[in-house]
Amino acid sequence: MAITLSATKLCKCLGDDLRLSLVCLMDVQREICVCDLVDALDAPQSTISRHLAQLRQCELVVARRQGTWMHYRLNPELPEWALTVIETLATPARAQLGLRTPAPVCC
Amino acid sequence: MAITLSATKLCKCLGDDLRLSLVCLMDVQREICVCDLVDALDAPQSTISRHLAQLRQCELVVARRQGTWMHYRLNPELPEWALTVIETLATPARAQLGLRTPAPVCC
DNA sequence: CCAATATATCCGTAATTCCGAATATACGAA
DNA sequence: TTCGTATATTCGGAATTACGGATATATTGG
Repeated sequence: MAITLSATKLCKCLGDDLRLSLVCLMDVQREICVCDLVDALDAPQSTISRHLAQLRQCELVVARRQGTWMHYRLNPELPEWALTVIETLATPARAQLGLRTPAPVCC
Repeated sequence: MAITLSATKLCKCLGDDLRLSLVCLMDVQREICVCDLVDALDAPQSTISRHLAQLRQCELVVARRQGTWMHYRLNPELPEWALTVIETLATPARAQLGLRTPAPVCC
């Protein structure tokens, strides 16, 4: 089950403020739960959950359930080049999106 | 006239097969003219021109006129991170998109 | 089983993006 | 000026994507 991630698909995933924010937050914090994502980004829960589902479907991220909480993190099996892209974008993206690193409240 | 290119905007530009192909071709060949792009990618001229316009508007590429021909190349003033992203994507993208490096016919 | 919390999915609508034929423009040559 | 080539723009419709309230599902604790 090698990851089938095309360059185009990766870019599509990252080409949206909300999804890019999600990915950046996962890049900083190794793992982060949905409540913290909802808390950090100013968007309704259903919207965030929908974008997370999309990132999951593209295999960009993986989720782990712990009780009621879901913890998301970047897919550890991402190809090198994808990780490089994400990490290269992280810094300018955080500036652009005004991401405050959230304190892990819950979990 | 610093380039105002956000991470999101870059990803949006690269998140389309045709535009990613265009950028990859410009990454290989320092400069390439529209007829070669039309020749290399199997798409109507108006479609290619429209995407080129979009890349221009995002300041990802610049054009130089030489007679009737237009030569496109990556904007030399792109920020480091943008160049890194493009070059990181280039190899997997070329494989994904089946880009044959075109022989410079015209120009 | 019931209630509460966390998260996911549905679904109708709005917004955005894409397409390509037709048309317009720019330039060089005659 | 007129023609031919190269490229750009227009525009209406198709396709895709995004939104978020309402609702469903999952899990824990009582």
